[in-house]
Amino acid sequence: MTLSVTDTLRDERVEFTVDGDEVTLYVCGLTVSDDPHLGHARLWVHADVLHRWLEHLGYDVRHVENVTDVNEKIAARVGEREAWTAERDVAETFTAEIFESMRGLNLRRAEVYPRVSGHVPEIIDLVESLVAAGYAYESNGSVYFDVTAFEDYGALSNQEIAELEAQGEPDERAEKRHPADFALWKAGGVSEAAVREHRKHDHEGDLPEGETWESPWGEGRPGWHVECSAMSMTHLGDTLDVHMGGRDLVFPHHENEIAQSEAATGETFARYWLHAGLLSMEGEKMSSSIGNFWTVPDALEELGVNVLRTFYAGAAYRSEQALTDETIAEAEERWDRLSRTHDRAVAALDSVDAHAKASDEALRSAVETTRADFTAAMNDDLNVREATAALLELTDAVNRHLDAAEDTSDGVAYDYRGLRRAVETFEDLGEAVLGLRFDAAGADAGDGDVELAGELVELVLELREAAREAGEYERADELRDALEDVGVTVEDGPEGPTYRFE
RNA sequence: GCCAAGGUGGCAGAGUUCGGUCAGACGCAGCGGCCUGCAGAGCCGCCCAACGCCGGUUCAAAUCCGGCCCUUGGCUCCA
Repeated sequence: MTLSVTDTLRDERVEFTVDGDEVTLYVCGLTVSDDPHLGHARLWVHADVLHRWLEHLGYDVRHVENVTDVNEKIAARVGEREAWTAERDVAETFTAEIFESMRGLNLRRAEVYPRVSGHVPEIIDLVESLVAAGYAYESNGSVYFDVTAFEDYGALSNQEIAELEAQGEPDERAEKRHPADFALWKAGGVSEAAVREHRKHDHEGDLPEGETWESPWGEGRPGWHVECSAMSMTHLGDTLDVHMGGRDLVFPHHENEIAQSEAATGETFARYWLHAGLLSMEGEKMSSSIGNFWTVPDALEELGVNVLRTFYAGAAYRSEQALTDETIAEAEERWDRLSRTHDRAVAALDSVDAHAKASDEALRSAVETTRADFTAAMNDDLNVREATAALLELTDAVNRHLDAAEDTSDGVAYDYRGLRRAVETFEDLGEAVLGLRFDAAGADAGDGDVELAGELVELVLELREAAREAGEYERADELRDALEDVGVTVEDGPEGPTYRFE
């Protein structure tokens, strides 16, 4: 059973194969001009799950994700805050936020997070080689890619060059030979028009022009698509295995990347193109420019990493996904169910009753079924919803076993091996592959204070038990409600009450 | 206008690559039962109910082909 993925260029499901055991993965990262939002996080999480699944399959994953820190939108915000005196100040602010968000989302680290500002020489080299090879031409200090010179232009997005509308601003159109030609290098600084378009505040004084660099064509800035080609080829070589990005980047961004990369090297740029569907909110895509977004730090604060990742695991990477109160609620329920069952099984394993030699064939076969189903689902184009469903089906078997084991009149009889295999399955697949953190359910509350909080909760529960034994249920319910108000859920069971921090 | 991705039950969302094993995945919501002082969790059971529309191919179509309608995305910075 091997992994298959949906490749945009070939427009079909294809078997995933590489020579050797190393996979190079390039994720089209974002432009650091604003807070990262849940749409960005969706791509991140799916790329992360791919990364984790490839590791699970035994591959050594070389993951590179760019940070575009040179862009008109970034330059346009200079002056908006006191500390933002230059383009790079704005970029640094949001770059730091991205890394913090990524940590919060429990993403595997990439090997390199290259920035445009650190790769201008490589970009200039690439542009020079394209000019030398006849694929690009200089015009008034800018350099444009000649789309008519590249035979396969339009293959990724099925565009006909003749149909393409002019790209870019009117004043630069005059510099182009064909309206679909795109800029590799732009003379001068950021235009006044661009700054005004992307401004989010009334600016006092001079308009920012952004950073510029010396080049063979004079002072200027890199074009809008070359950075990904230059950076991915610098760090991963002329041909990379997987190029992943949002579906909204297929055209023109990725189309142009293919053109400029393959024109320069004569080699296939990316062997597999994976595109993640967009996250919609109220019927349209979540987007910084539309303003209908929820930032990653805010969502992490409100929902926690596990609910967020369970939410993302609720839809295949290539589908669109809707963010609504209901879909979030569903994710919360799914995560709670997984987490509760996992914790319950761990508690059983830790209990003194776990030595019993019971054997539950239904549980043991459910574990094997789950592992097989999970693997099949993931290999089937990373079907994370079905994979999650497999884990959820295991919760049935685990709970059934625990219910039965705890119900015996002559002592508790757990199937120690079966339970251990079940817990390992939750952890090998849920944690290592889906990136969930069962251990973090309580730790979300804080750090060393958790222990003290637990002791205090137990103190209250002792008081409540005393009230219950005395038949003072009103008092007992008051205590339970009071705990609920501070985020502690109390559940009574045959072994006494248990509690969870929510 | 051009290109792309989609339209499956009350919601959400698999299944379409390779037509039959698929129409009722998993979950949420709803109903009943067990358990419980109650609640929650858990377990058991149940109701209801969908393949956008129209044709075509086939013994057989959610799946293939054609046409149409609609939604979203792209064609301008965008994950």
